[in-house]
Amino acid sequence: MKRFQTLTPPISPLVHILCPKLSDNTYPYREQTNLRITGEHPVRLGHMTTTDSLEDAIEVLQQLGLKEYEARCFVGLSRLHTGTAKQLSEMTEVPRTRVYDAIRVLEAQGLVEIQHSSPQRFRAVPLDEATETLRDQYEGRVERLHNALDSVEIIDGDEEKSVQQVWAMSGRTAIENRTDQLIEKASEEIVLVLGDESLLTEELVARLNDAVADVDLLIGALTESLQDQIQTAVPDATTFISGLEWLHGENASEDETAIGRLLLTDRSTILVSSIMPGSKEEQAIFGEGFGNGLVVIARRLMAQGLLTARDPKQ
Amino acid sequence: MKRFQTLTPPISPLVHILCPKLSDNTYPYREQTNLRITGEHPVRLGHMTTTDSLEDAIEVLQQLGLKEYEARCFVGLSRLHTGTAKQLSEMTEVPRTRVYDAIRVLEAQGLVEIQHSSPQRFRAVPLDEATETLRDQYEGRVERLHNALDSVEIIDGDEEKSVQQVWAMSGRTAIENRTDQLIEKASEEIVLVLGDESLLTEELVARLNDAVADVDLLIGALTESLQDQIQTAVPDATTFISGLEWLHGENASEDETAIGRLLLTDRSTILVSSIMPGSKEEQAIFGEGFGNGLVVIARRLMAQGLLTARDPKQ
DNA sequence: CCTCTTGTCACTAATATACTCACAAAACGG
DNA sequence: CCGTTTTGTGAGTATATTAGTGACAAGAGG
Repeated sequence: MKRFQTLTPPISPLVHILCPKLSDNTYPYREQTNLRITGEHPVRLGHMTTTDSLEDAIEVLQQLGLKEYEARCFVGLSRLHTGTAKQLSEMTEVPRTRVYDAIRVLEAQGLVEIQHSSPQRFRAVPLDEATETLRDQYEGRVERLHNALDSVEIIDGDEEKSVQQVWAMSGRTAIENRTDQLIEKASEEIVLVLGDESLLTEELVARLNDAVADVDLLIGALTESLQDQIQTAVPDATTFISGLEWLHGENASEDETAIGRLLLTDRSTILVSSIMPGSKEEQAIFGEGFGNGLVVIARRLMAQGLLTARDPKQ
Repeated sequence: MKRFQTLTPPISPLVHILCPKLSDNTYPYREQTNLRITGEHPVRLGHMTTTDSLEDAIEVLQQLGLKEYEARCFVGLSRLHTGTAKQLSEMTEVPRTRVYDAIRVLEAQGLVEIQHSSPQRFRAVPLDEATETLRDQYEGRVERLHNALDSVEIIDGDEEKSVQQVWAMSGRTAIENRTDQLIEKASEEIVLVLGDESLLTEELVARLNDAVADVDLLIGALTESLQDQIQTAVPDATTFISGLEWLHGENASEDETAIGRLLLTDRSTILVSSIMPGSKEEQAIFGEGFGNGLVVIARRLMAQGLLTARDPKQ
């Protein structure tokens, strides 16, 4: 297989060529609910029916670590002021004899209350309280993870500062976070091209406005409407229509990979992302170091005027 | 079995008598890691070794939804700048051929980056970025849960406003949240007794100071030192030494259930919690309504001077 | 050219979870 | 009071997930 670092400047979608493996949509991901999480929220056409909402809630609860029975029971209880094992079993399809176990786990998690009468009656904790409890729980876990890991790190000295490293990441959230980090670290110049308005989050806008005080900020868009949006949100930036339309290209069929974002900071680190046609999953490649192959390509693109104001407004 | 609502005022630990089922420590909880979560953080004596930290991190990651291999791989990578499948397999005990799958899942979750060279090299996303990604992920899930459920609710009209309902809950976080809610809702009077200083969280102090503007606030403690602490933290409250010492009682052996908190708001809702001797798990019973049996008992305790200033300072 | 490494597949073993049934104790309704 | 139904528990089986193994083709590197 050809190493991507040695490629000459591309004439068709960058990510594909630079890192073909990213394109095959057949990653053996854990076939679990988790996958949807990193992507965007499931597309909703029109209004959700109640049934949909409930199914949805059950799914999310499982993602949050509950078992199927537990999730069903909680959702069942959410529709009742109070319920018995029998009622619950009937409405949730959970075998009655298993309701008790499920409820006990839920109680231990702080999600339901039990009335120890006979028959026992159960009720869900008020929704706000429940979500707050879940939040607290996860916040606690993340914190413990942080504590456990930040004390350790770095076992080896094998820090190949090699200049040819190109890394792949995926997941919208992760790529957003990396984008944020890079913008924050930039000291000279930021060149950003956005391929879709959904990428222009509040968080990102805030960071850009923070950054604009210290660095040159060039932001490109693929469409004029997006350019306007950006210019409004980040008034002090220089915006332009990207010369990268070819990323959608002549053969821009519907299930063609779309450009996500391109970020070049201080002419030494670059991040290019694309959005998978089917899953809408965002995938990115990332390189750092002035001499890095990817970065060199990006600089070359700039030199050719593809990453600067070709048709500057104002 | 006697119904607890019909009991006469107790002369030994309230929670036990009122709700004996709470006492048996043999709940068939899911024998999973989750249990520790609702309780307090594992007790740390002295300093953690690095190995401990790592084991810990692996455990927490699994609680956060990763599988064992995934967790081990991530922790392994956290100790390296960069690693290959072989290296990882050696240091983490994960079979080499399974490292690839694990890493791909991690990558999809935004926790590691992959360098598509040969051999492939992996590296963990910087810790702050990783935790932020996890946070975002869970925040998203909780939000989706909220959306899915708050539109629905209430299927039946069977709202027995019965006055004799007493509910059991457990889990420190859940009980804290309920305490907060009750304090916030109180409009006249709050009587609070704390059995342990660990229960006097910042959050609680803030809420109490908020509340003190609108309602009478009486706070009791089991020890003088705790009373002082409270008086300092919430200057406008009236504090007292609780007449409930008997809750620790003459037969206060070491593995005796300890009083957690007692909260009576507007003389119409009450929450009493205890702390399990072994697991330190907090369990509570909760009743509402002026005529509620539990609440009546609590009012009687007050009338006897057990829940008011017996030996008021100042 | 040969050898060791690397990545993928297809498989078995172990475990966790979903699902059933038998039964004793408690509630209920004459 | 007695027979009947409901309720809670325990002990199972079946099924899906996850942990763990081995065979093998392709690539890297002398």
